[in-house]
Amino acid sequence: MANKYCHSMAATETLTAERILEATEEVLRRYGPAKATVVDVARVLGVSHGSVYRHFRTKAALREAVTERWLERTVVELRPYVEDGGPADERLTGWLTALFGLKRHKAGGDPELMATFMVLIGENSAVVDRHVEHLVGQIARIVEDGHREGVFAAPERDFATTARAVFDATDRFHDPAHAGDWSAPDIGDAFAAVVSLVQRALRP
Amino acid sequence: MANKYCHSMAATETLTAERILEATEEVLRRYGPAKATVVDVARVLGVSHGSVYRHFRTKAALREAVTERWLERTVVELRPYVEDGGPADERLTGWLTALFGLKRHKAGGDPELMATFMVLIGENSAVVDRHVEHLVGQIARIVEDGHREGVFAAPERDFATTARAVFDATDRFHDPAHAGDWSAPDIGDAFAAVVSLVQRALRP
DNA sequence: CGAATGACAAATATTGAAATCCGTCATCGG
DNA sequence: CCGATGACGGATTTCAATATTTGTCATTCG
Repeated sequence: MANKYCHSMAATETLTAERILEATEEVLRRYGPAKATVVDVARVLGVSHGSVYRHFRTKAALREAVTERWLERTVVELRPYVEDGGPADERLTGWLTALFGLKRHKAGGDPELMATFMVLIGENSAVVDRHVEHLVGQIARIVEDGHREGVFAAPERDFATTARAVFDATDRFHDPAHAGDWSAPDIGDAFAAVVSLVQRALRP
Repeated sequence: MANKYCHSMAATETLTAERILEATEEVLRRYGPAKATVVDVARVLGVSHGSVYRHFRTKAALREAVTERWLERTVVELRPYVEDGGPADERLTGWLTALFGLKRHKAGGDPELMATFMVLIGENSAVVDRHVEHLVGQIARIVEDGHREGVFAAPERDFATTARAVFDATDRFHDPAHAGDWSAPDIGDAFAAVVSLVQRALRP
């Protein structure tokens, strides 16, 4: 391929953090979390592994950045339910269903990728905590809207606590630790029952 | 100790399934789930490992029996909240709090034992499923009582589904998979918030 | 000059041979 | 006769030697 003399093809474009993350995801998908090395990432990019260390201080930092990206995508996909119009109770059900759907679809479509994701999650609890805070914030906004609209009662303590409780109560349907249960035949009914419970709890 | 000539001391009493289970728990506590062997169990009992196989067909069956015993103890400790008197809503909160307390106390008091327990749980999903059904049945009885008393509304679908939803909604506070979170400083608040949510949902 | 390289030491993972364990069963002892 | 035993083959686990990976840095390249 003579790429050592070529200055314009993709493989020789300037090495950016973004491109490294892209390559890291590919390597994680291909080899799994245990066997994905930064040498592999460098090979995919056609550079030496030393170059990767110019952009990420450690392998852990690289994996953390990948985890953050993955989680950020979830937040973005749920944003419509927070910002778009419609009754808040319907938006809440929509948000919860979308979150469950995203997770379940990912788990069902590619169990190995989900396992990889879970390993990354376990490695980066600080990143996950920030992400959870973000999600709980989204719920809080919906619940607050609902209170203003009159479809939800005033919170027992405050919106943040109520939102957290809603998030915790539906934990079984979005925490990757439970991914194994999501292929059960009656999981849909169980989810609907919990959402119904939550909606009852919030009604004025 | 010359126990080979002694016919009346504890170690030479008839070998019963009960005594084997006792010894197995001890070995599991001492060596952990990975290094606990049936030879160890036999040594504790002062018999050959072949004798253990007269009472349990396989090592897996032995561990399953231990798991069943541990779970059964939980059910027994919660029974008062199902059978004793008092308003059903208070009994439900008591039951949930007791379950959380039992699990958390076990996890906090001895993290290694909790880890052992979790490994056993993971090995015997069939036993766990039966146990969960049992617990959900207890919730269902309380909720049914509450409906009769008028402190709980009629269930959306049926008592079993509602009970299951209550169990699922509080999953984060009894599933050993979340044991790591139970030492967080604000876990008590989070638990109280979810219980409060559940109580609101059940109110007429 | 700044970005990229690859040799290098320390840390981590892999391998395969030796040790241990599981489960069976012919035999023993009371 | 009945339960306990321990030797045994096959499966699993340990452990130490080997190989790979991580992260650094002096050097090279454009």
